[in-house]
Amino acid sequence: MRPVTSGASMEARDYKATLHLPKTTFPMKADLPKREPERLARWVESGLYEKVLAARRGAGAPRYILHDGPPYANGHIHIGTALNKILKDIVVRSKSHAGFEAPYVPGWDCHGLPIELKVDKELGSKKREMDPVTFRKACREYAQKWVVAQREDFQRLGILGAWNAPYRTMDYGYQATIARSFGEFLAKGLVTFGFKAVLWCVQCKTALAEAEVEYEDRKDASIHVAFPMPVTDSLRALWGDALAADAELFAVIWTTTPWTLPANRAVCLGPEIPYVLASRASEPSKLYVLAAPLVEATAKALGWADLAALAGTSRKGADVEMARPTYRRPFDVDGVSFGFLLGEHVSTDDGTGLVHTAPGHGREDHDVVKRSGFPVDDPALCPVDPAGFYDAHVPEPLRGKRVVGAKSPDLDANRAVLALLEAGDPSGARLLGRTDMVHSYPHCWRCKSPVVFRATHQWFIDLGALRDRALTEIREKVEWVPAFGVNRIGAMVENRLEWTISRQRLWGSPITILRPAEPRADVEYYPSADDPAELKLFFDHLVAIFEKHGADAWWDDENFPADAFVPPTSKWKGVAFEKVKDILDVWFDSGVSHAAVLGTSGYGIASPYTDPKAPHVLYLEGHDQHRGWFQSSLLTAVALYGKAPYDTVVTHGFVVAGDGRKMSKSMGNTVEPDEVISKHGADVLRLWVASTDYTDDIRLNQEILTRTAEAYRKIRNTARFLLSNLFDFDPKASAVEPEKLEPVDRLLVARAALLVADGRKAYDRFEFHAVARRLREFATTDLSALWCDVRKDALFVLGKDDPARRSAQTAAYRIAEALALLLNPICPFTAEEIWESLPGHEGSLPEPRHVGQSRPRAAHRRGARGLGPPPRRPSRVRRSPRAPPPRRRRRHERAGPRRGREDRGFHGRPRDHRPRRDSLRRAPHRPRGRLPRPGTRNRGIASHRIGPCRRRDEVPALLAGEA
RNA sequence: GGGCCUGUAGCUCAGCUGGUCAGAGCACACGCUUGAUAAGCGUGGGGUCGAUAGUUCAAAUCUAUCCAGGCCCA
Repeated sequence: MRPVTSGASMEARDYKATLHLPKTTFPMKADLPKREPERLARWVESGLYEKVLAARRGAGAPRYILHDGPPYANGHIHIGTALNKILKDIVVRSKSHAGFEAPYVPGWDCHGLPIELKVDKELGSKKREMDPVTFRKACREYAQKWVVAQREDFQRLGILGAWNAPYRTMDYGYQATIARSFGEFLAKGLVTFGFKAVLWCVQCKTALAEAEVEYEDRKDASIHVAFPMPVTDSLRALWGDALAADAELFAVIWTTTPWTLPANRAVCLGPEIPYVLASRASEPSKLYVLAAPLVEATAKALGWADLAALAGTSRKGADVEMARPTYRRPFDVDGVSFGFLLGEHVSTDDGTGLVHTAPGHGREDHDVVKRSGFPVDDPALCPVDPAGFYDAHVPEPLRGKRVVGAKSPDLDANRAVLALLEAGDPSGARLLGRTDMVHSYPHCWRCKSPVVFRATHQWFIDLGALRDRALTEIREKVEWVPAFGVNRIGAMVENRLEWTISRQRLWGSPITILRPAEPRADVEYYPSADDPAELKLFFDHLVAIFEKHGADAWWDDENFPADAFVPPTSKWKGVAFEKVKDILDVWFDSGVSHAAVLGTSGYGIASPYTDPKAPHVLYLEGHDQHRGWFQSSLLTAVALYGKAPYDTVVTHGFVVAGDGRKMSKSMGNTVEPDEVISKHGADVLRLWVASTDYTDDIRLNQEILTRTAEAYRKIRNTARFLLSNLFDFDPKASAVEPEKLEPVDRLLVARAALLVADGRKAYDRFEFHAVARRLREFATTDLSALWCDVRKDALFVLGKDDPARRSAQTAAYRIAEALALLLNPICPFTAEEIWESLPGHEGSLPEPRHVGQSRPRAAHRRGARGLGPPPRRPSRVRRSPRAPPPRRRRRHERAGPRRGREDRGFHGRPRDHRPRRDSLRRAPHRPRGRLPRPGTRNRGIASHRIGPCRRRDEVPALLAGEA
């Protein structure tokens, strides 16, 4: 090595000029907050997204579809939405790198109550004079305002997608799809009509959504009531001698809403809860059925110090129910009682363990009655009119009393009920005791008066017919990442009876059903499943109207009266109809996005349901969507196509504060995406996302951000070192053949190739944090601490064309390329900056470099050979008995580098490249050639980080094939 | 209260079907360098693996209970 010596050594030469010191325009300071937007503008201007898609399509690449779950359009994005979109972009970009055509059509959920309430508030009193169509217009404008704002927020994160052609659930075409899908449900006979208890304000005479109630303390009567039970032979068999011949038997219930007693239809028992007979010493002939753990509490509540359980009378609820006991319900007018039912909702936390059940006034009550096979659509089950007054289904003395908000005590239903009980109800029901109790109670957000549960007519989707198919799909066909997702959604789907799809609101898609203005014998509703031909006629006609005028037409009685929706050729033409004015649950809207977005070509994506190439479909959302979108999409897709809408579902946790607690404004521990972006830049935010194990909750605070920014700087600076030594390097002219590389260069290029190979596998498995981690470790350990340090001498000092220097440059070039490619899905701004700074490169990433290197379906099909990314942390997955066991990942499949003593083999420092100058002649500071000393940590790279991990004969292939 | 899940160094994560130190990177401390310099290199100190009890010759790893936290439901 003859770097700077020459005959001119006698002169005081400026040796510095003979060195090839690093030179680059790639700045050390990223200045991301300022420079990212500039690059972003270029992406948009050049149509990068469209170009990449077109290139893939032209190459006949297989398609991989990440279908976007629509965020709600009513505010700026928060850190959770940012996380979700970044994860999606990492998927889309990495799939594109892997050679897929990976379109991404972002969407927004635009209908629904929060927007309606907001607009309502903004309009104030003006709303009263407003017709529905105008009000809906205001809602549409409000939603659109936030669609635009969020689009900007998302784009700033570097998300590539069809931002010019997103989907919105309020698009006319989308609304038409919603209507058409609803028609399919009707046609298949899945839509039913019945009673269901909803929150109801008797002042406003309207149903309320959960979001419209406020909880406030309220004082109510807390009463224990005994219902007389006939003593039957089967009960004697159950309790034996404890039931004396002259015994009077009572079921004791507890309630804080006495006014619901006339609507009582059943008493619920917990199947596993032990029940006993209890009696007072003063009245031994009266026997009370109580849950064993609650005898004491009941005695205390009633002030009955002498109440005690009879020994040996403990029987499980399930066994009590087996004896088919009956009771006389209070204020019985029509004799309809469903007796004792078993319900898992019964607890021993309070009350008596016997639950007064009024299906007209409680959701659980409704469900348990329905589950037990009793009818729940009888108006008598809810003897309360819209204004809160008892109707004729109660005994005379109660009629006309008001259940809440009575103007005078005489009108108060609770008082009247208590008075009747005290006076001795003919049924024999007895008031055992009452106290006053202050508890949290729902109130109407508008008029502040207490609300009630009241059964009203609602539309349902009956899930009975869909459930088994849905369960089969999610348990056998769909891949869940992490695997325990299947347990979650499985349990929920299994326990769901029905889906209430109607809402008494304005801003949404209508339940497109007509009913005769006057009741008729020949038609109750139009259309209906009974007449498929008419149904098809109706929906074809309707969809055409919606596509042109939007769902607004349904409310536009002037231009589109009910008759306008009766097709000219319908046999009912001429019959006077009126429209059902309920809207569909918004979960139905977003639930049919697979039909609206993937099912047509309207958004530029061919349907996975009709496309013979059957693209792989991925859904990626927060794990709260097991109850939400994953489920509504599943149920609609099973109804529409008989299959799940997704092949793979990836879920992520929630962003929480540094201490693991939830973020909340009031706690002051929130982090806003724009704050991170303006301080650190989107790439740092993205690196944070990629660095975390998102299957769990994801922590974030300033310290974590600082750490992430440091990691970013390390990767960036290392890349800068590589780039800065390529200023005189032309890959075409001066690159050294792989097999002629200096050993250390060859080693590092091989390591980089391995990094890329392992990184791709990790991307395939959605294990982005493995990529981020390895990238960082590679930059720190392999490059910065070893290669850069060792090779800087050759790079700076040797002659320009010295083969050793060219060898090092070739390595730097290859490694920088590998870094850029691997980094691109995570930090696209920086990756492209690196890419551009490489001599001979221009244009944007991702480049179509890796087409065909990863097969789409094989990689994700369960059961296929080489399949599937086993879920993370398989050892901690608790398997449901029905779920197939997650396959363990074998050693060779894991993404990380192998470690262990056998890897600690690299001792050498390249010969012939010893530094000449004094300053470079310092003693080697790494413990080269030494084995790790026992008992000390040894961070020497040479000793354990760089191992010849592959057999020698593999290396040339790696060198030739990759990066 | 119920369902599902999580808990390894200050931070982010590895630790395979129980068996050689409980590991990495960063941060921190000390030292070096000043030709990657608002950079770079080396060395070192940090953990009773959330707690307890159990199974086992052996537990971060299996079981039970408890504690803490998250999502969904009540």
